[in-house]
Amino acid sequence: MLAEISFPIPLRRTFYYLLPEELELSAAPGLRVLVSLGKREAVGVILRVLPEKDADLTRFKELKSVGRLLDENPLFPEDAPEIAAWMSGRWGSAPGLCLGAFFAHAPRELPPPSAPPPWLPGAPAPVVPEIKELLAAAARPGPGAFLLRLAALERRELIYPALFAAALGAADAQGLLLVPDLSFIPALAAALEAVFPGRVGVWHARLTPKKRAEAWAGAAGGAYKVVIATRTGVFLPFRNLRFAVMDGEQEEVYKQEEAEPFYHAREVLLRRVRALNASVLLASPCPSIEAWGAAAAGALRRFDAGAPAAGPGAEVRVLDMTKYPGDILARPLADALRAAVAAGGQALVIAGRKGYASRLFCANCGWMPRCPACGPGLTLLKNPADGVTSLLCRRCGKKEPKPQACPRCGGKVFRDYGAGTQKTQDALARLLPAAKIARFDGDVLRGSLKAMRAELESFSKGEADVLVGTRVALRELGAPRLNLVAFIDADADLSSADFRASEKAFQSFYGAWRLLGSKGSLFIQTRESGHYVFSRLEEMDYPSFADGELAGRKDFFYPPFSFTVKARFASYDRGAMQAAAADFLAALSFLRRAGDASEIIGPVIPAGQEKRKFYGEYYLVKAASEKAAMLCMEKAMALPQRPGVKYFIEADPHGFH
DNA sequence: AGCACGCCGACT
DNA sequence: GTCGGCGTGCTC
Repeated sequence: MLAEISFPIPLRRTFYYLLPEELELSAAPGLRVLVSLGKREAVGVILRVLPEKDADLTRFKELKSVGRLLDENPLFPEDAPEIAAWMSGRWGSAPGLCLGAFFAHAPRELPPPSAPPPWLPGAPAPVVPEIKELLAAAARPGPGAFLLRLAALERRELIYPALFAAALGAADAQGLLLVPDLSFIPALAAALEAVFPGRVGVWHARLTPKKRAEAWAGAAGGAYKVVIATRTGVFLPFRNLRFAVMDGEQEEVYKQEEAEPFYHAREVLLRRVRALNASVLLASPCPSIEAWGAAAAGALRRFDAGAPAAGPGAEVRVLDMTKYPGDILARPLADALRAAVAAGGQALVIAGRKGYASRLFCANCGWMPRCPACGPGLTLLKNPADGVTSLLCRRCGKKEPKPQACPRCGGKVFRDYGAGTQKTQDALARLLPAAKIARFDGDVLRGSLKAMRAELESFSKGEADVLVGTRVALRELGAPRLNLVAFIDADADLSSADFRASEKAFQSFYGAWRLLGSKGSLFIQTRESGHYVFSRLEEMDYPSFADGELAGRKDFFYPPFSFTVKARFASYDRGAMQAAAADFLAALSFLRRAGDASEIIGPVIPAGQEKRKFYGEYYLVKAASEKAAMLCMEKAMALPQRPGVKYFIEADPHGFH
């Protein structure tokens, strides 16, 4: 007999191994095996067991044998291979890597399965009247799909335990709570632990091997009633998953796009839950427009947890910067900052980009320094220690000294535009000479993780009066005396090529506003105060904003009304790059012939491209259906490779650089 | 993804 | 003269 085996490697094929007689009886699909692959040992998974006559073995001189079986029982539910195959088509990673997501984090040796521990009643579930209807819906056996708009973030610690208590009535029913960030786990775990004592598991990528084995076994064996997990938890095995909650559903960390396999945890979760006939809840103060659209279309049933704002919220001030030419801090903001700090409050200032200024240019001829390695404009960075100014490439991190004179015209006067953290910090230091100013951004991060923590903590503990940072500073921030948040350059967010730019911008503004609680002021500086993002901002009316945004997505045929595929081509040889793009367009001409409503945007050429020696351009397909998008992915990935051209094919891109 | 082979630059 | 860079190719 043979075993057809899948490996978690980026290859689009499976492998045949001989099954020794003593393993024929125990071998079965879904079991891990240890075999020799090339010159190494590798863990694979049996896809099927078949007689030799059923396989075409003519290409092979001889087959290797299965070394040993690692499991007695299949590691993951039967729906995994089907979901993995879909993931592979949807986001383009090899099928083996996608299936690998279901077992790559599994400990090699699993403890034998044990019966779930006896039921120990914990504290009664919290009473949360504002979600009465949702609790009733969750208590009904699946399938069910819900969207909850949370009004107050702190209520999660009551709402989630109440929901799991309602939904997991059956003795062996299990729940999964996915959170966007590790830092949310402890408080939520404690809240769940009160209701399900001793039966709450924690899963994330940084667990020690021992804890990892324990968590895996707890989920698979049924010992855990609820598992709290970050993104990868969506692949965990469960004995009987009945209810899953995705917290902060709009967060981009749920999309894995740095490392393979590529996937979006929200979509995988929805699909998995459907396959298991379980129920799912997406919960967020600012749901993604995708989820909002699904609710509008009836695919998710929407609930709202209470009124948007109980009592007066923080004051919102949108400042039109065309009235304050040349100012980093507009007069009303400067006055408010002075008043806030004088009154013993704290201020959080969100700068546009990191660095001293976003760009430097020669005042005489307009010449701009560029990174010799990768092209884009260099960012000015002033070392606070010695005051020396240098140029930093935002893309590759390369540093160069600031030129004394313009290499083109010899001019000695440089000007800059944009206000990065450094420049903002300097302006604040001039405005508030007595205040302590902390800084939190990518540059501090690069320096040392400890330094970054220290800066953030000094602000959170109330030692620093002002924190200057990029948008990342908004996350996991606690500030006892916070009463002012200011976005110095909202246009940096809004002007991006990303069609989600306004959604993301509104979500940041909203997050900042919530951070302020019921008092204080939110300032937003912009040169486009007429932008529709600002019209709903003063009442912080996310539902109205989301309705408007959804209508816009429909008009311009963006998700959730279409499924996007981005194809980027890059080369030193412009002709070769354009030939590759032509191949791509030819391969996708089937869309038009089929009368499909899909559209193709492009070529999109990043600004400043003409002067570079490395060319790049991308196309964005707006496919009319998931099936059409998957077919486009397939065609794009099967393009003949042209020498010297790099291909980047990405489904549902979230970044547009 | 590993891992090996293979051909060109700075050093024990 | 070797160590070592990462390009190319293969894995039942």
